[in-house]
Amino acid sequence: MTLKELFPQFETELILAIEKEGVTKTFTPGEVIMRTGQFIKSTILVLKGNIKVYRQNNEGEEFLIYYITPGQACAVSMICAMQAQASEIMAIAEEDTEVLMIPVRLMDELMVNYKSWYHFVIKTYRSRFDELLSVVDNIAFRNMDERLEFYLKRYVDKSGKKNIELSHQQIADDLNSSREVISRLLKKMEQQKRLTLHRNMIEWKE
Amino acid sequence: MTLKELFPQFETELILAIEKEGVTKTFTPGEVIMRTGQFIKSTILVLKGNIKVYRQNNEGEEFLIYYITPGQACAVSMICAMQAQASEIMAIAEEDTEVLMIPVRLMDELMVNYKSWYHFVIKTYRSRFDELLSVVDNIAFRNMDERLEFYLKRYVDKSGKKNIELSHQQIADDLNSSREVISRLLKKMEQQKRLTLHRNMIEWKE
DNA sequence: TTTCCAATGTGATCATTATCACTGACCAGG
DNA sequence: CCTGGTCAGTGATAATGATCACATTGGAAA
Repeated sequence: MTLKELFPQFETELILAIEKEGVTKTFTPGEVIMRTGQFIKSTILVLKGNIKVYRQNNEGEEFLIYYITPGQACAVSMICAMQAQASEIMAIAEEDTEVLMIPVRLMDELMVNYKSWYHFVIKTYRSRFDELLSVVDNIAFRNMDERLEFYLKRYVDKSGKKNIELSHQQIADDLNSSREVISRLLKKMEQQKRLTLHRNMIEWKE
Repeated sequence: MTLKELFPQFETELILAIEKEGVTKTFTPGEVIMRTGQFIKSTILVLKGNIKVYRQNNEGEEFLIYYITPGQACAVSMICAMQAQASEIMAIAEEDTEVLMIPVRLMDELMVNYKSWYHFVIKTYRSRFDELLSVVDNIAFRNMDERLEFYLKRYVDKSGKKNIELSHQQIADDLNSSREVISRLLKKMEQQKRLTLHRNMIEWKE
């Protein structure tokens, strides 16, 4: 997909500007794109693949916050880059992923010169903030069964595939739970005919 | 406190601009400043008092996200105002509170004309995003005892008073827990000489 | 085919927190 | 100085999820 197709709201001039100064970078599945505590000097626009964004505690436990998909930007990288601050999160490529890195120097310039960039930045903040709020909702108000359902639905939604290719352990890690709990809940959902369990794959039926 | 004292980073011209066009509004303790689902047409700068920001689920349960104190702005109001969208949170005055409402029309203008406003907005996003992340940390990784400790420390920190004038029920509501659990945990902390319990008041010793 | 390992299934038990039921303590207004 | 109502203390029990221990299964590599 071209930049123009991924970011149709951008003016042609803006596309040219970021094409000229942005640096394309690719990541393989599992590769770390941003590490907790790392200093950020560029904003990241996702072109291909997808990125999982995690919060990590000091014992190394992880907790999935959200995904970033093509046509989206990483709000954390924007904020950190603009303030030359360390990131508080970890970002990992889930698939083969291609991103465009926009140096912070260019950011200020784009903000001033391109209304569509400015609106894009605002919209990115807004949607990430909302997603973060819904994460809080989930862990504050919901039990694991509902959180698991939310997780699976989001996966299907994001990937467009009904086959969820994850082990129970991976799901448990993302939800900061344990494999046994996830296995049992999945089994219950299978009995309710909402999905079918396979090895390393869950078939979502809805 | 004057605007100049509360927002020392603002240029004099900027101060004049927001003084001229901003509308001051006062709220009494417990008064709702922003309701879930409400449309936002202004950004809010806090001048006096303090605001509690909650997330609410559809059963009416509440969960305290953070406080906004004098010299700070409400990031949600910024984002919502700029996008003419409904808010996803609830804001309540805790004390007698005075705020300055900046109409959204002025926002764009200030962004373009005043570098210090632009930086202030970015900084507001960043700090709220970080606070939201630390909320996620707390509920994802910590038990109630640690969350209670964090809550009490933040209260002491923010208010500058060692006497926490809250009932156990209020604390339980903010943490989406139950009174009995909070009472028992507080009792335990009292036995550890970290605080003293009184009626409607907790004396913090540290 | 056999073997081995990761993925999954399952019962038992523990830890944390929620909920229920009730008691006592404090305090403001009559 | 009563007294009703809010606030706090406490035991019992339930619900949820974490953890442990071990069995089973499926598929890839030897």
